[in-house]
Amino acid sequence: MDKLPLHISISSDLYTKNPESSVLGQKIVSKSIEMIDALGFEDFTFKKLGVEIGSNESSVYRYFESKHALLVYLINWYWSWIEYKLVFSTLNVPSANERLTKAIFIVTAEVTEDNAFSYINEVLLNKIIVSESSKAYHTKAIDDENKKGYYKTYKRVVQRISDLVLELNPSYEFPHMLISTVIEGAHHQRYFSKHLPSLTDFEEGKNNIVRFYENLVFKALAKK
Amino acid sequence: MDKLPLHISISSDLYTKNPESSVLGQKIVSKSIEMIDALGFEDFTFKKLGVEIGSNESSVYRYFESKHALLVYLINWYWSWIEYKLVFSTLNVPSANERLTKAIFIVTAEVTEDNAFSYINEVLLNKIIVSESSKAYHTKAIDDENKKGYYKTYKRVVQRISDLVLELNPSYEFPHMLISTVIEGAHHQRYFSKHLPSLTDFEEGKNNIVRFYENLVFKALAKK
DNA sequence: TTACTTATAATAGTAATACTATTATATTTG
DNA sequence: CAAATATAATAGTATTACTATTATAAGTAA
Repeated sequence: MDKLPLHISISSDLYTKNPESSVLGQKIVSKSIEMIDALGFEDFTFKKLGVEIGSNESSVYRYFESKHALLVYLINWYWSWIEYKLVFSTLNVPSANERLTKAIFIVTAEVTEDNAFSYINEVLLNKIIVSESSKAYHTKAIDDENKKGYYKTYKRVVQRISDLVLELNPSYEFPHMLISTVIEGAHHQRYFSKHLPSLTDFEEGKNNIVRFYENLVFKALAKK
Repeated sequence: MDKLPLHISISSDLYTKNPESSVLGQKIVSKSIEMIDALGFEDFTFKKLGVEIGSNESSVYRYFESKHALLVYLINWYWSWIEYKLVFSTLNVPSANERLTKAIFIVTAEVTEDNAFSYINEVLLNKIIVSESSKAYHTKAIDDENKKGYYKTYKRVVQRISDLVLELNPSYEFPHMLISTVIEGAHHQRYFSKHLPSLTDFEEGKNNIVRFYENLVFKALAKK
């Protein structure tokens, strides 16, 4: 499934010029992923990116109006990709219980396999989501950006999984809170496990993050 | 309880000169809280702060070596304050169940009352924690800073509540994950409720955030 | 092939940021 | 009153996150 050369298309509101449309654009996206992962979002600049891709700062601005806009683009690409994985892995699975289990796995497990067909390294992109994505929406411009559709892919993923929750337990009061808590929580736990381990109960190779959230969700949904 | 003129002392590793030790220092702290809340952390600068407190940028640097350091100081002050509230509100409460309920309330409820005895506005500080605190630890310097004790107050709060969890259910596998998920999650839900409401099931005046996390925790801990 | 269009690169410049360093002037304390 | 300390003012720096302009290269249509 991961090996499909799937094509992810991103709303044109999220770029100035479509980076898919040229070799330079693709290099901007793939190199920026490597560099944001390596340097962190703060120390990443279009100037440094220009040097790495053998081009110029000003050329990067023709694709993205700011580095914030580039981060938002990457985040949307990521959630589109997750959405594909969700749809494929739950297709033709009759049991709602099993579909929800698969969905939880997709959003809480570490991404370890890169889809070699694309110029986007999903392993690094997942690391960026874990470490940097909260900076995209913790901004004073959030309300304007939300209106422009900057976060709609993420919201759609949450909605999809919330629908599975309601299928299993139609009277559950907090499906969106449950799923956004699981998604954001899993990212935090991955980050904490590496940097502030006393905030977690992470143990290498024991899948504790996935198991914890699976357990949390199914207990929350169980009817007494 | 909230009205006690309690004194919160902050480790000297978290400032260059103790802001409590002078009127200027106190003004720096109280005004920076107002300004970070109003402008957001990115647009807040020591220069603007200097103007507001009728002093100079360079004077602020004598108290905090950077605006990041100031944010870390505020975060630690906040968690020390929460720790006080936790200790007081669970003192002499015999039932472990009730103590955990109170603890969850303290970390998930909105802060609406300001302790007028202090120069720190806890309502605004809570808003800063919700909107800005993740920027403090999502930095490439996290490991160094963690070694220097920048996050120890927060870790202590998580540890305290995790201990309550284990008291109620000693065989529960993920007490730290559960509590850090609840705390971070509640902050996210408060933020989402204002800016990305479709990620929540927030309804004004229905206490859904507190109820959701209370429900989540007690169901997770229930033994079948 | 030429002319036109479009993409890219190079250069320069700007206001602001996040500081550092130095000196001058108050204020406190011994 | 002198000495020490705190604060304020001034200036300066490297870098950032851009914008604007021009030059050059490549692709395409007549």
